[in-house]
Amino acid sequence: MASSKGTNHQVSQIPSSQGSTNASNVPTSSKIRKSLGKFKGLETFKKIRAYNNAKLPVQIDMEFRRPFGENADGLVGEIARLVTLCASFDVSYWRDVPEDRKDKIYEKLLDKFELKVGDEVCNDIYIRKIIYEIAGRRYRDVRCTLYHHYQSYATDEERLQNPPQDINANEWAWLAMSERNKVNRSKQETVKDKLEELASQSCDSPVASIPEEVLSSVVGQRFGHIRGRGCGPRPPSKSVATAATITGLQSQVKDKEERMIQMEEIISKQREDLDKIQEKLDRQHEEMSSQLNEMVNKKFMDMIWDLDIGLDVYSKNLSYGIKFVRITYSDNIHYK
DNA sequence: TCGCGGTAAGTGGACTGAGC
DNA sequence: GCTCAGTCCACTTACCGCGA
Repeated sequence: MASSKGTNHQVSQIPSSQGSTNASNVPTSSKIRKSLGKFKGLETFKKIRAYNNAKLPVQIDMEFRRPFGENADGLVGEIARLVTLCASFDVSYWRDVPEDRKDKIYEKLLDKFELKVGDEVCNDIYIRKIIYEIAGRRYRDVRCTLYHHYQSYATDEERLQNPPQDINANEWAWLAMSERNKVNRSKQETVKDKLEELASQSCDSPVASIPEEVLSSVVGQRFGHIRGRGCGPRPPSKSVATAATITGLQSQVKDKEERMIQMEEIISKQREDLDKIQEKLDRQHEEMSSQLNEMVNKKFMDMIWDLDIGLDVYSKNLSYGIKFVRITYSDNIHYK
């Protein structure tokens, strides 16, 4: 980082509304809004006056392609001021700024500075190129500042109602539209990246395997037109679309039929298996019932057998008792 | 087609002066 | 002393033309 960083701020700016380098237009302290950047050119102007309105000499280093020495900061500051004042901002890049605007900046610069390489005053295409490089960097900075200004408002309406002070409304409107388009473009790039990512995964993923499905999964579906136009699939011509539609539908019908046949075969086989299982279950049930009956019968017979023995004993006891009662009874009668 | 060099754009950070 | 806006620069990245 250069040790002289920031020293260029001593080169102040004449307010853009005045925009002239004439001495009568130098702002007085009472009229000036005290704000950084608003005095650009003032110090340079004072220096020029101190030189009896002569041009300020500036050394140019051809190797490092930059000014150096006493008035280098003044030169760079003046370039920045002229870029803000003269360069059009209704284009995206410095290279697109009209040549006449660039020439104007260069000529105004030569009104105040004497560009020297060594001891010789130089005004050739190489010097001009170096000046344009510096101007191009300042152009980017200005655009960067304008972009920050753009970001400070949420809606286009607010942005258009609050243009920066040093830029006219038309250029600001163009910039606002440009930035909006850039955002939209970046969204398209995002969709493109997602499409490529999903397309690369489509072999493994059963969800989205054809481009239309991939696109729909990324940008969503919308009737009437294809979303993501520019990066995504483009609508085919009418005849091609009709033929493609018929072919596609026929293919889909054929595919459905094949899948239905396969499903029916699977269902039929499953029914056969089910019948076999049912038959087996019936046989097992029959066998178990038979075994159960046999066991029940056997148990029943055992119980009957036990019951016969008991009845026999009971009947023997019963007849014995009756005999006893008769004897007793006859005895009692007898005794009576 | 690939690598190289030049050029320009984008970005982040350092620095400064003015205002509070 | 702190914050903010303006300015400048270094670095990275992207693009383009050219030659092998």
